[in-house]
Amino acid sequence: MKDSQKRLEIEEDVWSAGRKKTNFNSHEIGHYGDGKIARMSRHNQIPLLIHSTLKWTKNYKTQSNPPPLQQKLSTNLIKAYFDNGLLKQARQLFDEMPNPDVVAWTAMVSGYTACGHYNSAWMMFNDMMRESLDRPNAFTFSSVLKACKGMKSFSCGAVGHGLAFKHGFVGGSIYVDNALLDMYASCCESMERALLVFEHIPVKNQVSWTILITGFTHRDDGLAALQVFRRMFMEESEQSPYSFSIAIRACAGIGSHIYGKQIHALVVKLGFDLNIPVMNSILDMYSKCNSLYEAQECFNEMNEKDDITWNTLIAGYAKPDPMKSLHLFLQMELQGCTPDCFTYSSVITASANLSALTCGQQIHGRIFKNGLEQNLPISNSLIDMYAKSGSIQDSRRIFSEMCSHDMVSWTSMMVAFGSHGYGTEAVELLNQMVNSGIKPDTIVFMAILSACSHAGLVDQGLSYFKLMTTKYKTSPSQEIYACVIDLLARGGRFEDAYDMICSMPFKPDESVWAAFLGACKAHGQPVVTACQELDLKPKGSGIYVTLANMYAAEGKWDDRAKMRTLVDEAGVKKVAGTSWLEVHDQVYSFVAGDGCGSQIEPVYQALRVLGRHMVEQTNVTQVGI
DNA sequence: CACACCAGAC
Repeated sequence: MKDSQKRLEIEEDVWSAGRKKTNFNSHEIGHYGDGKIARMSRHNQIPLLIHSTLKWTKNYKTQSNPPPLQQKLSTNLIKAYFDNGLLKQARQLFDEMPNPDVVAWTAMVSGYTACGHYNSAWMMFNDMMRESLDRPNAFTFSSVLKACKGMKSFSCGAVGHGLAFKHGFVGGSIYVDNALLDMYASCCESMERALLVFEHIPVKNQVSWTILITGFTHRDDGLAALQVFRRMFMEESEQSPYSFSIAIRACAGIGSHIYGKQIHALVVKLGFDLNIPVMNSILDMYSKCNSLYEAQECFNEMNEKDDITWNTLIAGYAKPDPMKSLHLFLQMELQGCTPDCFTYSSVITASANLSALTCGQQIHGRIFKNGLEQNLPISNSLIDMYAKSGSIQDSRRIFSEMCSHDMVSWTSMMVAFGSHGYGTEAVELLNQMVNSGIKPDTIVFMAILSACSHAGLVDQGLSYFKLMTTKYKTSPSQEIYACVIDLLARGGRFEDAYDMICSMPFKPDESVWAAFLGACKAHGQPVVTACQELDLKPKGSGIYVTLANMYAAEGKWDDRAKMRTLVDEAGVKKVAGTSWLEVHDQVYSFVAGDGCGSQIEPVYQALRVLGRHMVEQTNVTQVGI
């Protein structure tokens, strides 16, 4: 009990210093001549003792050239302080050093960088260039370039590049070259400069390759990343699990199950299948490529799993099979793994997709118990979950109690309002967001257009569509056009909607026709003749079915038959729309006309109660929202 | 054996 409390305390401290929770219990801080190793823990007094001993050492502060042992010991201590997130103590010790050498300066730069205090690292480097008598070495430049990467500052990085070149380390140290490569890959819009650096590295190592592949993958250019990965093989560079992990992520990014499987085979061949991070990427890749079966197989075959393994699979199942996701969550705990913010965020999503309010509330309770209620992604998922489970008030409460909002929070709340028919509230929210200085992106516009569409605020929606191109200078995507067409058609403005379909810069795809036809159907509008000339691709079965139903409604049985034939030829099946009802602790899903099975009885019971309530309400007053 | 570069999840 006491131990776990202690652990928690350290974790918090380490967390606040922005570090991962490794190496915090004790750390090797140095070796003495006799081979003894000093170990440090923040709960014993050894470091302070050594620190004070240093201070007491004769002439420590006045000597211009302190003995090497003292220099080494101080530097070791500085590193140990940083490793434990004790920035102030590290700084204090450094300031006490009479004549810090290049190694001590570098330890400060890299220490600050490792703790995420990039600005301090950069300042330290500047102080060093001004004050230190030593010349910076390769260690210094690789550290400071990493700090530039952390600051996302191209200009600082360029200064670092110039100085590193001046001191002869560009092309002279693989560490400096790699840090430089990484800095350009992280700070620039394009990979141009990074590629330039890469081609000039005399002997590339696996780190160089990994950085390049990472650069392309993070720019969502999975194909370029895989090309580099391939080239790495052709040039017979040494292999590392890092490059595999990221190349697999690239496959996930482009949704290529085929490439993913090939790399998976390579992983097995080279024996990287014992590497947990690599296997976790493979799991993620399969689930992102809709190959949950393969993902599950990999999961079953893994001898060793970590928390991320569980999180990856739970996240993978959250949408396609939320029930399975929740089961895995329970299993995870039984296996002794601790759920974290990623786990909770996924299971909340799973619960949202089941529209299972009670289940969502229970998980929310657990989140509170674990003190994670202010976690941003979790709060965002909660907004979505409560909205999808029918409790918009709770979504609203979560949103207002959050201490900060990101783009996802605003969008989720807008979607929540929109799906409940609160168009005005969604518009108000968008104004608030813009006033707080956030520039709306495509997703936000889609959310607001949809909200306006569902609330019948046609002109309001159109004004936002206009604003997109005039004020925010974004060219509307295919999806945006689909939203606007939906807005117009639902609002009964079929002519305008049809004109827009004809004049938009895209060839109308299924989503556009689905929006248009759906609205026509809802308004009992006859099928527009032009629809017969549709160039429909045979995958959107919904459109054929919609069309067939519309022809049927008009009594055009020949046309209906044509459509049904198209459906059959394409071999597509319309997925039945299901509804859910939560009765006691059970969620029942059913389709229209679903009458068989004993398990449907509670649903009918609940429906009868609901029906009675509605009748009573209507007798008293008109039903509101 | 004082200081350095790269990977995975919502």
